[in-house]
Order: sequence, then structure tokens, then C-alpha cells
Amino acid sequence: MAYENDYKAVSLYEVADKAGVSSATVSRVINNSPNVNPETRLRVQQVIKELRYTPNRVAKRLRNRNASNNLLGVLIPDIQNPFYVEVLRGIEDVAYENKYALIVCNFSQDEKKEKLYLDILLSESVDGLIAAPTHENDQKVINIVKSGLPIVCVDRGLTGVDVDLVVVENRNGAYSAVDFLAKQGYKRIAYISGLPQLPSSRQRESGYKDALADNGLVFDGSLVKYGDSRHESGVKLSEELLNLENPADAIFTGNNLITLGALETIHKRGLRIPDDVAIIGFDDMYWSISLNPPLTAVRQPAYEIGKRSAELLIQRITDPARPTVSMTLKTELMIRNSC
Amino acid sequence: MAYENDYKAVSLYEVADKAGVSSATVSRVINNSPNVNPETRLRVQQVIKELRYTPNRVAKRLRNRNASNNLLGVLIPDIQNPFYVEVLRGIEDVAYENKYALIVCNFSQDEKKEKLYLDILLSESVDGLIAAPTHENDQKVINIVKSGLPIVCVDRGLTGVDVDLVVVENRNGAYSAVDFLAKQGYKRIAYISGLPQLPSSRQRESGYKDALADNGLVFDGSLVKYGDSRHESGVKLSEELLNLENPADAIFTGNNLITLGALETIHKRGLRIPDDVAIIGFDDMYWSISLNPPLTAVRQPAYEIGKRSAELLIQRITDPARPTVSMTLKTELMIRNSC
DNA sequence: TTGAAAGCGCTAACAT
DNA sequence: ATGTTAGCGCTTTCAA
Repeated sequence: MAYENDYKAVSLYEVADKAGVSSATVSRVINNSPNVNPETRLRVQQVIKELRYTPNRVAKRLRNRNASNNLLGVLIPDIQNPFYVEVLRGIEDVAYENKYALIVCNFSQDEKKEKLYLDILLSESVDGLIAAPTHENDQKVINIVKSGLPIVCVDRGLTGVDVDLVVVENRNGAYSAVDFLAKQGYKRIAYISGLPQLPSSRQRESGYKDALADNGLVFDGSLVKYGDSRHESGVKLSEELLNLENPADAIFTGNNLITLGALETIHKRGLRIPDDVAIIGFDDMYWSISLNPPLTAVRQPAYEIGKRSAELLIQRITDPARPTVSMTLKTELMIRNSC
Repeated sequence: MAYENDYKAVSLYEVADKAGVSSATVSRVINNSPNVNPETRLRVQQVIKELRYTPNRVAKRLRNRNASNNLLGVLIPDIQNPFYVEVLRGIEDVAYENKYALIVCNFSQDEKKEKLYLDILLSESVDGLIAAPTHENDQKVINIVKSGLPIVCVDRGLTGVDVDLVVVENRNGAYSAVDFLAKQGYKRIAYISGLPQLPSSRQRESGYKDALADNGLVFDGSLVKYGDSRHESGVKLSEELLNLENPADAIFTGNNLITLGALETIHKRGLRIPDDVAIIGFDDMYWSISLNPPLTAVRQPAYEIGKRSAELLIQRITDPARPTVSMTLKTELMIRNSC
């Protein structure tokens, strides 16, 4: 039964034996060291093929804890959010091109999980990390930055430390959305915020306020609701907004999931969009056109965010000394029919 | 700068030194071996805390290549598909409860990537694997089964080997959808299939055909289109269906992404659903109610699929000898307004 | 150009 | 109850 051995690990020593060389030589061949006799190299490569040898990544990482091992860690706040899925795809594609594997951890906005996964990632000796910290003062992540492990932050910065960062123009994006709403004639424009401790939530809020002011609309605190960036809070907070004595006539939602939640509420109540209430979302989805009605939304270049951050991370791994860069990507208002 | 050391790895030996015991004792404490003097245990635990020692997972895995190391591999065909995201969440929750970490690999239906990731997973010495193979004769996965590594297949089986499996009633789910369509009076019911090499695609097709037959509808080959399970193929194949001389009056879509693609086409053409063309999807989404119109769909218990498969895997890791089980979960027709 | 040998951090015999 | 030690698979001096 030959197949029994198909996946039984073959070690470098077995290759060495069969090729009649030392383990060091096999290692050199694997790592493309120049100091190998071409004939020896050929012979070793031959045996590697025959034996279907694959290097043991675990042993390699243990040995080279401080060198590069082609392994990146990714810490995602919420895999249910299509935005992060797109970011992840961007990261993945770049990683794949550069022969990096990924350990992806989804901590579901749960700080306890975040800590656990962070420990695991470090304990796995990843070469670097892409993370969206739970908030600006996330001490666990700050410590990692200070420790010198290559890291790039996505979507959310960190205070007091210098770190590579990829974000979007949250304030401007929000501004453009709310400004558009105001210009359409809406007067009671509400904002459903994601987790208020996130810089992005606050930046979006300030864009909201500025647009209100610039359009001569008075800010009404009862029209701003703070949630936890999830579908359910979209459902719930939009209900509150619609239950107001003087209800919102338009809602600006702080992210994807909130948008979907708010839509659910609006549809359950049988309200018409935009006639009864208008809605505009932060975060576009590729199927926004198929929503009822086609959703007007602020598009973040999610895939690009992932791509850029992975590029930055790999650069930093290659050159730990290069100055940190902070990258701000533009958003785009996708005008459809929901307001 | 004390923080510089916050994350510099502390080894078991440093703990041993400081506690005045041998490395073996520290190891025993970590692994809750009973043969440790309570006082010694306490002292060691104290030092572990002080030094903020975390075991090095890599060393542990290298050492115990054949024991359990609390690491599972997951091989996902398409992370853009919300169905798999839900499956993943189910897996994750069970893994987290049982203190397993996950390496998640998304191979994007690309066999080359699948092979690479499989090799990486094996090379990382995972304790077990949850995989959705590219097709029934996926030799790479079959070999893994034969090698004896614990594995459970999700959504798609394997021919010729006995393997733990979690699937849904694809035929019945499809049947109920198409039957519903037929009973509503639709005559030209089309099917947009995902990758035809997937067992699930073919089972859904047979449910489609059976429902047609049972309702006295003749099967028309031009109404069946085969795609690659992606959004784009939904866009394209629905166009073909609508361009037919005698076009479809209802479309049964083979998965989530195809549904979204078909909706896009229908909306771009300004067609009304269900008056001009009806649609029913395999796979529900929690925001289906917010689509235009609220989508009627066959719901798969995605989270449950993930949960069950992770449970099965952990069971098998614990007891490699237990007989294989094949689990078939039920689907549910969610009737809304798209047909 | 090649080989011998040490060591990464951990666990499990085995010995005490 | 505790310690000594070998070895998991790999890379990298150092020596030849």
C-alpha cells in the first residue's frame, strides 16, 4: 500500500542519506545557497522529488525564530463584515504572490479573544502582523509595536506609537454622504455609529457634524446613536430613530452591517425608501445594486486596503529600519436610489 | 525601557532557573501533570506570571508531532461566499471553546492554491483538517484521508474513501425550491449551476429535474447553465437565460453568489421580479429580506454545518478509531417575495 | 564545496 | 517528587 506513505513526513536527513550527502548540503540546496556543486545540487533535487520531500515549517521556524519564515498573522475584528473579507482577500493575494502563508484570527470584537489570538500569533513566531486594534489605546498591540515585531495597522490607528498604518478618509467620506443628504433636502439626518471607541467611528461622526453645520442644519443629539458595529445594533438603533417623536427622515449608517440591520427594520415596518426614510451607508457592497432600493453608499477601497497593508508589512519585514508610513486611501460616493 | 522586553520570548528554562527547579518540572506544571508538589507548583506558577512566560507553540509542535497540539487546519473554497463565512464561524466557535487555534486557508476554487495550502497545513503539523475538496476525486485530499490524519469533509464528499462528512440535503432542498416555483405556475424554470464537478451542484440539479418531472414540466437543456459558483457567472449566465428566444420565466440559482449575480443582471435590465422573471436561491443570507424584492431561498444551516464538523473533528482527534460518520443536515425553504 | 555538530524550546523516558 | 537527557527537523557556524 504505497499510499500509506504519501504523507508520512520525510525528513531532510532521509534525503541526505539517499543522496549520499550531509544534511547541511540538502539544506543549502533547499535554500538556494550558491555554494553547492551543480552536480550535487541536481542529485539532491532529484532525491527531493523522488521522496516528495517537503520541508517541515515548524522545525524551520523553531530554528530561525528571528529570521523570516514566510508566515504572517492577521487579526480581523469581524469576519462577518464583508468589508473585512475584502481586506482579507487583498492581504491574501499579496501574501500568496510573495509566498507568505497566513494565520487569520477573527476576534469578533472581543478583547479577550483578541488577547488570546495575539498570544498565539506571537507564540507561532509569525514574521509580522496585520491588525485592526480594538481601540487607539490597545495596550496589547502597542506593546507589540514597541517590541519591534513588524506590524501594520489597518482601519484604526494607535496613539503614542509610530506604526505603519492604512486607513481611509473617514471624515471626508462621511462628510460627502451627509452633505449629499442635506443637499437632497433632508432635514433630520441621523447617524448610527459603530463602536464609539474606534477612531473611525469618531472621524465619521465629525464628518457628519461638519456637513450638518455647513448646510445650516442644527445638530440634534437624539439623532446620533452609538452601537457595536453589528447587524443587530443596526436593527435596534434604527428602530429607536424611527420611534422618535420627531423621527429621522434620513439615516447615515456607520458601516456595512449597520446598514443591513437598518434596512431590515425599515422593510419590516413597511416603510418606503427614500420616501418615508432615506438611507446612505458607509461601506459599499458589490451587491448594493440588488438591494431594495439600490443603495447609495460611501465606498471604501477594501481590497486595496488589504493589498497595501500586506505590501507595507512585507517591506518592513525586509527592511525593519525604513521610516513608518501612514497611508490614507480615498473613498467614493456611489449614488444610487436610497436617498 | 522596560517595555522592550514585554514580548521578547521567555523560555521555559528561564522560568526553571528563576524558580530553582528543572525544566521538566516547569513542563509538568504547564501541562498539569499530577506529579508535582503543590508548593513547587505554586512557586513555578508565580514565576510564570512574573516573567509573563508563554509556551512556544512552535517548539511544542515540533516536539510532539504526533500528539495533539491544539491546532486545526481549515480549507475554504471561497471566503467571498457568505455561506462559507458562516461555516467558518461555526468552526471557530467550537475551536475556541475547545482551545484549538485555526489556520484558515482560502483557496478560491484554485486547485494550485489548494495544493499549496494543503502542503503548508501538513507541514505545520496540524492535528486535523476541515476541508471542502474541489471535487469528489480530489486525490490530494484522498491521500490525506488515507494517511490517517484526522479530517472531516464539509459540503462535498470524496469517492472511494471512508471519511467524516457534513453535508445538507442538496437534492431535497433543490426539489422544494423548484417544486414551489412550479406550483406557482412558472413554466420555463431555469437552473444556474455552480461548478458541475461538485457533488452538491449535481445533487441540486437532480432535485431540479425531479421537481420538473413531478410537476409535468418538460426538461429543456437550454435552461440549464453551468458556471463556476461565482458572482460573475451569475451575472453572465442569467443574461444568457434572458436572451433566449424563449426566455426563462423563473431562475433557480445554485448558490449565494450566483443569486447576487443574477439579481444584478435582472436589475440592470430593469426587469421586475417576480412579474418579468422570478428567482429563487440556494443559500439564504440574513439580509435576504433587504433585497429587492425580499428573496425566497433555500436556507442551509451554515453555522451548524461548521459547528458539527468541528465537533466531529475534535472527536476524531480524541478517538481516531471511532467509526466514520456522515451527517446530513436539513434545508428550509424561506418563502418571501421573489417568486 | 562539503561535513560535523550545536542549538532553537519543548516533552517524555528514564533515573534518582 | 524531581532531575537528566535525548531528540523532534532544521540551519548555521566552524572546520576541513
